[in-house]
Amino acid sequence: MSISLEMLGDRWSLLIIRDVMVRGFRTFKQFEESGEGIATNILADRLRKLEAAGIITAEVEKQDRRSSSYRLTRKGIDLAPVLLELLIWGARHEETAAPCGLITNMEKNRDQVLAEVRRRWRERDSTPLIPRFDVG
Amino acid sequence: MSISLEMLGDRWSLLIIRDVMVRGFRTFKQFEESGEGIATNILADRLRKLEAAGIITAEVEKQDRRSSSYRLTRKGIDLAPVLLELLIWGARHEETAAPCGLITNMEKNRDQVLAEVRRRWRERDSTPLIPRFDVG
DNA sequence: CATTATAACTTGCAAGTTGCAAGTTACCCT
DNA sequence: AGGGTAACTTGCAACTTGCAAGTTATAATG
Repeated sequence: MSISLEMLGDRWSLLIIRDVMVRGFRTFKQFEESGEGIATNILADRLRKLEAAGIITAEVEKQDRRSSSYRLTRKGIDLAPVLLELLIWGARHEETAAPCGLITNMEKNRDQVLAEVRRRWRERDSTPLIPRFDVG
Repeated sequence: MSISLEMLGDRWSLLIIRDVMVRGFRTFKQFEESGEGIATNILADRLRKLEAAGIITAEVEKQDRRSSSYRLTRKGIDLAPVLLELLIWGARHEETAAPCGLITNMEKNRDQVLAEVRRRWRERDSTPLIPRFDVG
């Protein structure tokens, strides 16, 4: 846990991972403009550290060589359960903008939500995740 | 998630919560001497913030009025799944001191581990947690 | 081909946060 | 009364963050 937190214990790392994982962000620009308000120097630093830690990979786009494409590694996608539990906790205990019923459903369907997140990763599907859960 | 991380996104908060939750720490002294090496000013600050956020409570001991007893609130104990997932992730992907089989078992018995953590909280049992899982 | 635009950074600097060591205060123990 | 201990607080240097303004390499446009 201590080791995990040495890497992830800051205000931004997990948010970046979430944005790659469920919002399908791939480029520096997308993170920069995401509205969370991260400074570009910090963003560059976190991307570098996450890459060094083997959580994401960076790859230059063939179509446009200015732009990099960030993706999660296996190690990165394995953080999905942590993020999901953090989301559920926040929704339950803090005032949140997210629709409440949606979260309740996520909680009931943890496994399906995680399966969908992993499928998207495997298939390099980067459409934003709005999980369907056929409840029950 | 962003809201959760505003509170928990630092190097120490989750470690403190873990120590209360599974190691049964109750006093400032215990945290200070835990070996993680947190500075006393930071520790005091984090305890204050966690209390302000409603995650822990502080109560003066009747037996010894110098000493405070920190405990988790409901909101605090609800972080158990986050901590467990973080532990599992760390064990799987980082070199760790923790015995590997123990973690594998935890993973198979998430629900039992969580149930035990919650029982300990309800019953104010502060013996260090070495979870028994009657596998299968 | 020259100009303008864009992506992904880097740099400089002020402001905030952290870590360490050394107090301080209230209480307990003999 | 005197010494010890728990839980802080304070001062200060070092590190980290946030903001604004560059810089570089590539792409798009006239």
